[in-house]
Amino acid sequence: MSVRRTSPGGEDRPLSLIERTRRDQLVQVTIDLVAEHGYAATSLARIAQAAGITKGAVLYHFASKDAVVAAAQAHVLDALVTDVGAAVDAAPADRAPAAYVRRMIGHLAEHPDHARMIIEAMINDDRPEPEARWRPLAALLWNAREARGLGPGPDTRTLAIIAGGAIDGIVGERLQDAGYDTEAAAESLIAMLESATFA
Amino acid sequence: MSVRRTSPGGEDRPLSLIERTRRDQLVQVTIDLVAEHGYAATSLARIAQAAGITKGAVLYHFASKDAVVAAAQAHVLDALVTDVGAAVDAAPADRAPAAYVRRMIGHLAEHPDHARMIIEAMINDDRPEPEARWRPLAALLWNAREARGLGPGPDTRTLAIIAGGAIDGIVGERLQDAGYDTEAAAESLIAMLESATFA
DNA sequence: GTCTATATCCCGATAGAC
DNA sequence: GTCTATCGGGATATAGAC
Repeated sequence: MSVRRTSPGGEDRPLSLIERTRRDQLVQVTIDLVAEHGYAATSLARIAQAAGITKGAVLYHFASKDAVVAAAQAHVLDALVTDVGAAVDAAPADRAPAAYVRRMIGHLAEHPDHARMIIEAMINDDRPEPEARWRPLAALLWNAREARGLGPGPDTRTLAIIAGGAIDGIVGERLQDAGYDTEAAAESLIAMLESATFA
Repeated sequence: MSVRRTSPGGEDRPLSLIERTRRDQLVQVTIDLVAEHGYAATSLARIAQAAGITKGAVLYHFASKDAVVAAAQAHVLDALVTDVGAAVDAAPADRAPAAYVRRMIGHLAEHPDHARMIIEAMINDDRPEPEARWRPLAALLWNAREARGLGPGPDTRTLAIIAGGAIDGIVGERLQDAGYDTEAAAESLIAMLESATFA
């Protein structure tokens, strides 16, 4: 039996160039299919067909269908955190929450297929880390207050949850109406958030 | 062939009491199963098993699986709009948005199984009315400004989208942490929303 | 290394016994 | 009115040819 890169052991030795290419292609078509038809309607057969190969070939490169979609989810999530993280790091502490909101909405508006995939991922994900969603933004809000020399203030957890949900709403609206002005919406949300944060 | 109440014609003649009971029971177990295991994992077999009958029996009372879940969705949606609608009607126009937010969060926090079902319904729903989600709240916001004699103001569509998303976020957090104080969160959101509305 | 063929399972739905 | 038995289809995954 040949070495499976997605073996249960999970050892991540280097992949050959052509295998790397195949995996990237499969991840890409999976993202497209989920974005277009949703998670439930994305079967192995459709992934294989979209990639121009057979089901068996797909399962040679990935151990299971779940492994394919997990790789696709990891890809879009990585792109998101890299982009947003860079924007946050480049902003002064008291404007970091604004940078977070602005870039998060910007990224998802620029990559609507990623947005659909991330939404479906959060829905299907069993055992989600409850805090993972709001903790980063809550930390930014806390630091922003500190940077302005303010004492204990509003509940940053709730503010982060409200802002996170609002971001989802704005991005979701953009998915249904490509003409929706997400930049204006982002600035409205930022104004509300900063007003509540520094109150 | 006996008369099928869910026949394509859709004539809604009165149902017998016992049939009414069976349908209610099936709707209830479907809500529970979707809330617990999600939409995709809720099969006819599981519905039948949870109700203590067989698949065939379920399909006697409903024309198809989709008809069962559609009935369950209609049930939770009806409960939501009735509850929220009454609260909105009982409030003065300039506090109607607050009443909407407060009761929406309250209702979904009090009925977490309904919340899960509604979320899954919105995800799976193909061809959603794009405006259906934010239009009602946007109208309330518009009327609230008018009630206070204010002229043209902020974009009520965006405010409604932000508030709607924030509601989802708060309710979602409650689903993962039963100890989360949704009432305090609701008041925070209302303060932010009214501040932006009457600015 | 990739594909064909197949195995196995579960899905929704139907037919007909009772 | 409810159940048993079964159908046809599509799903994931495996075995083995080449």
